[in-house]
Amino acid sequence: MKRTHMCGELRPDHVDQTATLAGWVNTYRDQGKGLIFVDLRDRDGLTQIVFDLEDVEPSVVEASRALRREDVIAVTGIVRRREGGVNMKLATGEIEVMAQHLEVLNKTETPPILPDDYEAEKIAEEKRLQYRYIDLRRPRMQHILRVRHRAMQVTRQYFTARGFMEIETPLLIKTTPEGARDFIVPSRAYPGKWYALPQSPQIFKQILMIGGCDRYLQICKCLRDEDPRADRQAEFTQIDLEMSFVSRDEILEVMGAFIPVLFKEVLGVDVGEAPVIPHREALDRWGSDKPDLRFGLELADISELAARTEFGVFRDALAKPDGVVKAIRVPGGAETLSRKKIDACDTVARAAGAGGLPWVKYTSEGFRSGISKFLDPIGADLKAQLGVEAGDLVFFAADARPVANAALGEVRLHLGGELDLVDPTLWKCLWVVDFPMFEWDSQQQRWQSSHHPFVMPREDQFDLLETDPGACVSSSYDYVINGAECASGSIRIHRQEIQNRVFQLLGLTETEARDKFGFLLEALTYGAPPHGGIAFGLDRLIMLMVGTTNIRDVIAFPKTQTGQDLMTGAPGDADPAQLAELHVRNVEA
RNA sequence: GGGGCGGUAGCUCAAUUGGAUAGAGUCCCGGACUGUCGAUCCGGUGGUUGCGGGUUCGAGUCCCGUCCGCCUCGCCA
Repeated sequence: MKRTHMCGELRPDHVDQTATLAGWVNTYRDQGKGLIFVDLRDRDGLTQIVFDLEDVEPSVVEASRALRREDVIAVTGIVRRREGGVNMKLATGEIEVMAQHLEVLNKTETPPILPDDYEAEKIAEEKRLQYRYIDLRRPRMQHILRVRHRAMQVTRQYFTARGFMEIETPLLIKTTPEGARDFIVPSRAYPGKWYALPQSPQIFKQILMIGGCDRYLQICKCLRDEDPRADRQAEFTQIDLEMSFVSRDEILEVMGAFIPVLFKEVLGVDVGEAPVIPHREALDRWGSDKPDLRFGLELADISELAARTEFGVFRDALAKPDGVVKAIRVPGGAETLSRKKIDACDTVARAAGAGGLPWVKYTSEGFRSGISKFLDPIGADLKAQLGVEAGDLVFFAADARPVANAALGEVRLHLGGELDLVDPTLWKCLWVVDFPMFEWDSQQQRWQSSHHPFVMPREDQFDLLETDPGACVSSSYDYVINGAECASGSIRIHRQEIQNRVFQLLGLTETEARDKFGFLLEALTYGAPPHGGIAFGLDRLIMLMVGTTNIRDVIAFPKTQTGQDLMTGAPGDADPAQLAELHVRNVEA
């Protein structure tokens, strides 16, 4: 029996044709002596099969009566319009296949879980991961895999059309300092030596530019031995890109145009243009370096007004270095925010480092409750600056700028969810640019790269490398969709002299630098072109496209939060002989 | 490494203050039913309460340890 159609394929046009379908028994409905219905499933959809037991061979009667969910079968029969009425829930709901022949390809044991979207939300994820091969049969999982495939296909098309070449880089590389913890692999041939698995192909793609490849693309696995999260996995996939002889703005143009094409081709939606917003502005306006622009509630700086009050919290904050008082106006919040909800916001603010979350309501009688008594001297000006209207509520954060921004940023996101302000059909993208080059690591008492050590400072910032590293702005950029960081990149350093200055600033001695990155430093001296690039997080993009917050949903064979694969049992023991060959042995912890 | 929640039938869950034979739905097994479509109806099988210790006349329930899953802080250039 050779398959002629997929299970989502047959329509009224096919009526009277003979079709052979193959797949899994999704459900069976035994109507008694005369009639059995089977919904047959493959990755394409469901088709109703009818067995008229008075009209088929005895062997088919017997076999069809024994069918159970998830048995694997092939069926041949005549396509016809349904006698029992159309099933609007199915794409094939207007037709059914009147079975003539049935071949049971494989009976199943009673399945521990069923691949049913209706049930799946209730089934423990542990079970779904253990029996991944059953879970993957679900329409939802098949849809996700198809979206992922399609996204990869569109990616390759888009960048190929723009002169990018897909080039593979090695998985067995040399361990690098800084960044995430490496996975390491023992070398059999060199006792005591180790490979590392790449955290990203960063250096290799730069070397490819130096190697004259001009435009590089790779959809590649990256491995970072850090604890996972709901949106993070030790093993994940990047769309990795690099270009030669381009400015930052040219990169933003090519990469920024990619996302609308991707979403249009895969989902058929328009995501619009991405505005370019400086890092500092993103923090000041939304309290985040990856702001969700699908709703308002922007932060306002009311420091000047706050200075005219006698409120101790405000005055203390303003006395701090870079102290500010900032506010969020919540339209209608005086009604929509109960005391309990306000307290929840307070908890959010405190978790973000704020000492508290002062608030005030504005009614037809002016500012009331909360800290209203302190606001008398500035009431009118505050109302004017924030555009306060009757029924609004205003939250305040008073602290050093980073703390106040972070706290109100978190409160803003919390309110976005609490007040249901996010339109789920909206897509809001933006570029965040002008990140600081370095962050001060107070524990280790040294500067660290905000991004990575190969990021070029912005052209006008070179002098600051020595005079004021903390103020030095980099050439890097992030791409943000709906509040999720989806890509990150920069112009790279292509001259050894600048690279050395950055290494020096990071506290890498010349010897260390030569040991760790000697090949790169050397390569930079032999005609390295100006270049830059970016990497998109494929898993994150797919999560957005299919509407899940669980990265494991978009990976065919994901790992748990403790790094186990519940299906295969990895990581597992290794044979002592295997270990001996690798010059490795287990030690007691 | 820290914090929180959870682990009871194949699956999803319940079980009062520590108290009698650990229940229900579903799956599965058997039966009924000729137009169902999350089929329905009747009957039945099914338990190392994650694992190991402890307290107690008595532990699913309390205590200690441990394993596993999820969320989260640290971490993730």
